[in-house]
Amino acid sequence: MSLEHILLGLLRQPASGYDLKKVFDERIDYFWAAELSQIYPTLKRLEKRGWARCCQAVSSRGPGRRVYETTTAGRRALRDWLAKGPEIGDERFAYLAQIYLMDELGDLKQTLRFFTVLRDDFNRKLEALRRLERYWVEADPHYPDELPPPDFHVHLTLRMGILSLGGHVRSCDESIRRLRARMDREKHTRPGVSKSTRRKNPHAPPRHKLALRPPDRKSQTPRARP
Amino acid sequence: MSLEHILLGLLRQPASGYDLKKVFDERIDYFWAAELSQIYPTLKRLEKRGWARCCQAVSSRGPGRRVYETTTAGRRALRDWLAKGPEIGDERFAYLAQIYLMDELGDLKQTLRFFTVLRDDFNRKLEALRRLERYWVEADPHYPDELPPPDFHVHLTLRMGILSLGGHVRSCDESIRRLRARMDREKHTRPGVSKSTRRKNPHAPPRHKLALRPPDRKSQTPRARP
DNA sequence: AACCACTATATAACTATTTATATAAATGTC
DNA sequence: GACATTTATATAAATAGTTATATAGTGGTT
Repeated sequence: MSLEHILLGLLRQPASGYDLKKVFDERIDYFWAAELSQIYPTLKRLEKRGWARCCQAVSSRGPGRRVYETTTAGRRALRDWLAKGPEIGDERFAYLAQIYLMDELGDLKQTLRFFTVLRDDFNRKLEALRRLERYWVEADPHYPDELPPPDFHVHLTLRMGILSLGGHVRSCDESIRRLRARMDREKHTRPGVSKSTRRKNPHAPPRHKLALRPPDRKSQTPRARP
Repeated sequence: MSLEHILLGLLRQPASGYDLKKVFDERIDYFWAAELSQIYPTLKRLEKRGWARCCQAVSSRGPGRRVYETTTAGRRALRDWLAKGPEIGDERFAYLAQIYLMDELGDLKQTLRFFTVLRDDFNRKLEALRRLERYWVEADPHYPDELPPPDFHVHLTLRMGILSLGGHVRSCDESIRRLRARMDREKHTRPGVSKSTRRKNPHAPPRHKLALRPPDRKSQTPRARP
């Protein structure tokens, strides 16, 4: 479970569940969100497994704090997780599913609005990361390649966020441009709407003849086995 | 729930749970994965709610099929989901969490290996999408902007996949270049290792002094309220 | 006849995550 | 003093998703 390992990483500096929630909202949020109701049981699980230890502490305001810290066994588990290679392939993108099915609306204006909102959202996040990078440039004379190891790795994460979001924004821009052009074309050809862009029967089930994967070429199966 | 709505979209063409699983693995997989054990109960839920109807059918091989289809109410629910704007902000990226914490390994060679695997994985997916696009170009004279509505929207999805993966591959390349340079620098400065890149005490908890968000500027809070 | 691969549905057990709610102490404000 | 806010932990209930397993028919291979 990724949350367990992220907590293991963060708890290399002692923190309470409440502290960790703030850390998540401030900087982990970009790639992993977590609620308090998930953090607390997970901390107990880590402690029971011997990956974290806990000690009571007093708070100047409010009830007592349970401050956790990664143990040696916990750091070993964290290293194992990191060493066994990238965890990839489980990502889910609801907005891509929405675009995939959006022909259902039968209204390019709505699709255009969708992409505009999406574009703004991606761009807002991109601007936040770029602002952050500018802040680092100004604040740290070691920036970017002489940064000490933890910051260097955090910076690699930041750069991946920036380049990835850049791709998303560009993609939205391209889609918006194409949608506008298509709407223009539709307007000018009315009422003799182009054959290719009109649905013959708008209530008929759409046939996605173009799959996202090209058809299998069975002949390509390797068969060298003497 | 996104899975419900994706099924609603796919079931505009009648299909059984087994059929749907194949559709997921062939083309939905890129942005949403689903297991049979999740598809079957969800289909029953859709039927109970009146969003899909089911009729028995015989199979030439194997047991009887339960073929589902979206109802009018189901299509309305699908349209509502699409019309209420992009579902965004819940994405989780375990591999970014891994990079964020990878200073723990204290070994740039392992980080480099990690990025190489990641790069290959992104690139393999990118190549698959590009191959698919080439296949479309050759197969469809309407490509890309005269495509009928369902294919046009599927193509927008494909393009976002291509541009997003492109950003990821570029980001990996950048990281790999920086890692190589840093390793080179470390090698040449040994044993007098540069102050900035060496951990004083490799067992001390890392202090991520650079947060992914710049410090709050409290003074910026709007206060115009007469 | 034994075995495997494929089609097809189903469910149990587990893990992960979200939403809502309860509790309680301290501080500040109207 | 009443009330809101912040700090702090905790749990219940619901939802979402994975892994493993069971069942069963059909066709092909050994």
